[in-house]
Amino acid sequence: MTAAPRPQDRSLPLRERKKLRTRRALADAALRLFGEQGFDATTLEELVDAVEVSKSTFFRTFPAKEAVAIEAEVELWSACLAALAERPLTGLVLAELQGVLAEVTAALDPDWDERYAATRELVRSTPALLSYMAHYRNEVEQQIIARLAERLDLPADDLRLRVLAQLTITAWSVSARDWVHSTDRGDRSSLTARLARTFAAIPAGLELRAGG
Amino acid sequence: MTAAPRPQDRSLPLRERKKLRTRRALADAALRLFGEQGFDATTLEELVDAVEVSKSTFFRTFPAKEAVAIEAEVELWSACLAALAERPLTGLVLAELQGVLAEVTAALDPDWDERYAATRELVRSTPALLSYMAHYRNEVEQQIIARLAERLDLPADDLRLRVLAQLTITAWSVSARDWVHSTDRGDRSSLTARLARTFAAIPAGLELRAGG
DNA sequence: GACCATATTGGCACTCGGTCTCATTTGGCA
DNA sequence: TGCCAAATGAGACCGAGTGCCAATATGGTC
Repeated sequence: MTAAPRPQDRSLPLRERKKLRTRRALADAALRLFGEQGFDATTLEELVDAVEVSKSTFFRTFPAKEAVAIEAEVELWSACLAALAERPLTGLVLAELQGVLAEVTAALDPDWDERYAATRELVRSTPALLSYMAHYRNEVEQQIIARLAERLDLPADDLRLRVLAQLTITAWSVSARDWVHSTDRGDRSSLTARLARTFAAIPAGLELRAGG
Repeated sequence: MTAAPRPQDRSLPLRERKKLRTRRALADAALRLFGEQGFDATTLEELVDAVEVSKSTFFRTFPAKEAVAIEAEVELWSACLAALAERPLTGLVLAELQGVLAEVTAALDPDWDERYAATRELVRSTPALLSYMAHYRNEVEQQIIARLAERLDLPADDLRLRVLAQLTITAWSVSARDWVHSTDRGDRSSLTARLARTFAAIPAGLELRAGG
């Protein structure tokens, strides 16, 4: 299942725990600072000063300023990709992908909800983050395709895999947006329910007709 | 039908014609320089020096260094969005979207093929451009959704519209990639045929099953 | 053709994200 | 304790992108 490793995990070597700690510290400080002053108005120097690390360390931990703002999203998809590699696949692939999302969201850190909500709000109101999110989800799409291609023994450029990966990400995006804006954010089972409804509504898109 | 306005068009005021000329000059020089030296290795200064305009003018014409490299893609979708606003919509919406692409690609400049092929090759081999393309297509997706929502009198957050817009862009992407790499690049009718095949193959994605 | 209001351009200083290099520190382990 | 490898910090450096102001070109008007 491979959930995100936590800094408290005493089984990890000290070095790794430290790295995870600064990573989390950076992500937390980022959500706070970006939320207070805005993403653009916050310089990297401010952020690394707040956490007391150097700019060098920042870029060894995150590939870009934008990345630290969407850690919660990254945690989600990292877990999904790990789950996708292990889970036995039977029947409709789209249903399996839905299952992976349900399984993974149930196992995330308790404080993930809040961080994810903050992330989405930040992304919504920041063009640079919206753009970076598109970039990141594109990479996730490629990864999902690669995993599926391997598991199903299909070529990586099979159109069907691309369609499935894309629809999965979209289904997540609209379900989560809905959930975050709803009153039962924090209730994971309501998220699962929303996912089920969204996945069920997908096929109707293909058959949509114009009135005239 | 509103194809891309051309600098030779004498009906346009001189001012507009000049702007279009520099725009095209920048896009052409960009494809050449980026192709020769690579995107990252070519500085903006080199580019604007080659066209003999200032950096200021560049950023008044394009929103980013990446944008000038994907002009051919932008021309395509601009024409599509214009067509989508005028075209009468009847029957399956997905089929209409396919129709728009077919109609638009048939009407593009004769030299568009070559520029588009160069663009795709450049994008394929340049991470920064891949990322920018994801960003741009995301914007196009929103535009398509907005147009469809208006025409079909549906809310802009209707999941079905998002699915349709996304599948259309994906169908274009794989059809065009295939076409560009094929021997009959330059034959627009073969592109139309590929589009038809790709659109027809979409529904099979939803029903893909795992062997086990 | 001269003139004026306005749109456009060029030049330039400046900010800041991101890369690179090298000296310094820290954790892992015998 | 002492050694090696890995991580960190410091700072120079590059180039994309922004803002400001002066210079220039355009399209009507008299």
